[in-house]
Amino acid sequence: MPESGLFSISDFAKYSRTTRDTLLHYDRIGLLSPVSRGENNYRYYSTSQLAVVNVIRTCQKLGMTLDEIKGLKDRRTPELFDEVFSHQIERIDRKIEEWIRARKLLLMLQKSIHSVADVEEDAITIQFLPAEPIILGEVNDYSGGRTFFDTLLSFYQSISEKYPDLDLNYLVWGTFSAERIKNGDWVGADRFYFCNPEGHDKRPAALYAVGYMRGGYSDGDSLYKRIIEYISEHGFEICGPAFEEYPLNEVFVTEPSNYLMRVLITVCEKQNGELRG
Amino acid sequence: MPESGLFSISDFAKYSRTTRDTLLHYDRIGLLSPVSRGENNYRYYSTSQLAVVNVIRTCQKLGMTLDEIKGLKDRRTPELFDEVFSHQIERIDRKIEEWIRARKLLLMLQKSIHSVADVEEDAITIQFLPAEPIILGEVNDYSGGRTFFDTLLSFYQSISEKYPDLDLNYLVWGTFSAERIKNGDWVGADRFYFCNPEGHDKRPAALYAVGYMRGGYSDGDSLYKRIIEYISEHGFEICGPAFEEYPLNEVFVTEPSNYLMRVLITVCEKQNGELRG
DNA sequence: GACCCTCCCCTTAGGGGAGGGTC
DNA sequence: GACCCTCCCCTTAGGGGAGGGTC
Repeated sequence: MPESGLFSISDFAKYSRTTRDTLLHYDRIGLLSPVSRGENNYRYYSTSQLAVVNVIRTCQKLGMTLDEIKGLKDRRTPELFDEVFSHQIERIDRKIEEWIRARKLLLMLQKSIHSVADVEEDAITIQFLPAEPIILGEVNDYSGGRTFFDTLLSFYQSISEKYPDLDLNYLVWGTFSAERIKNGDWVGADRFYFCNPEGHDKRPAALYAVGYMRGGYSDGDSLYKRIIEYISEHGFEICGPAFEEYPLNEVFVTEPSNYLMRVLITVCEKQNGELRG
Repeated sequence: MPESGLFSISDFAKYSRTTRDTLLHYDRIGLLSPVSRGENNYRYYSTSQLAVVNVIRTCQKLGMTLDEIKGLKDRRTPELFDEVFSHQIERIDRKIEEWIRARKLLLMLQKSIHSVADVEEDAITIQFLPAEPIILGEVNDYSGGRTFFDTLLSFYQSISEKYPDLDLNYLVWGTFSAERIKNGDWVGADRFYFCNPEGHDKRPAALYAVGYMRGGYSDGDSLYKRIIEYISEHGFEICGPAFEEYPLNEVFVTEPSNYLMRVLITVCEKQNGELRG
């Protein structure tokens, strides 16, 4: 006890504000061993060893591992700490950035869920939509027997190179040219894209015909046909690219038949036949 | 290969942007097992299982454990994710706060190191110092055989209660009343304090006699005497509390003889003898 | 030759016993 | 009765073999 200047392990744990188990662990790994052992093999710690616990706990709080601390402990100087601290600050800054990115991803996914919470699945509407930032991939290459999965992989890879710090969000959507839509060719997107606030590209501000449907990745045929019919029946025509989106995909839903697909086709009011010649 | 819609484990790892080892691990813990095994016992994964990897990686990125993900995977719905995401955002916010606190602590310790980098150890100076935020403990209680370590422990405990989110920085310093300094009684501080930007108390803006000395926690006698001598020789007198600080303590330095002690004594210009009566 | 399989051991920072001795 | 000791097993998310079979 304090009288003799030595503490038993439990007293020492108390005064150093840690636990017996932790001290046993430090002894085991050779980070901090008691100054002496009694004849009964009891551990006895000195008051000056309280200081060592302070060093260890401080360094741990700063994000160092016990192994790093062990390497630092016996050669510590203010100058060395100054250096180590600068490195630690950089490490912490990187960690904070990582968590902030994860947070952004969460908010984006949550926003996406909310945006389709009370969608009318059968209604088709004509809406003017503002521009949305997206991350657009290269034009897909299906030549030489490259499969859908190959193009998807290429997309991921090129995006990872262009945006090395981006968290891929796995909501991969696709664009189609006006010509392909007019030709009824809507299998296999021209380009893939992510909806992402950090994107440098845009889904342009424009007038869109918008429709929704439940179903997996290759069930979109009837939705496209219904939208196209609606467009011509209401005095519009296709005059720009289409966007095929899956706000509810495999990430959120177990059954592909419950996926939620959204198609946006760029439209304009139809010109008079006379003017068109 | 893609032809049959089935991937070998290595192909599947490639298309799902993960590793073979990870997939083996997922199989072992029952998180994601191949849809079938060949007669050779080879694992075969289906294309739709790529989606499951996406779910897993997304959730992991969001800070969930594999166990949590396993519990979520088979009952996932947009509504459930919305809930889970809100919890995750809170968790992330707490983590970010922790790291920001650690960062503040680092900057503070670094500042403390820099502040004594080129101190002249023997010089005593009279300086007007601005107020510094500190966290001041209760008056120390040495009654009933309470040791120095008991008071230190009480200090830590009371501070932890008052500032539950504070990272203790282990630079514990002490105050002494003017009377005790005049009486030569400078062993065992009246109160302990931390130098900390979040503190609600102050080391007041005042004129101080400041001196430094190398040495352990109980070697301060000669420094106090030198400062007191300096004060009276230069036409000042003690008119307020003293602060005993260890900018370099056990945390930064191995040898107690290399600790750096700093003493600040509040002084005023000496009044004429006549006026003092 | 490249790919697959099943063991089996390893890593962080301790926590939680069991079984037996000590103040 | 409270405290101490030494094993020994457990946790996360895989990574890195060894030894042997398969495309």
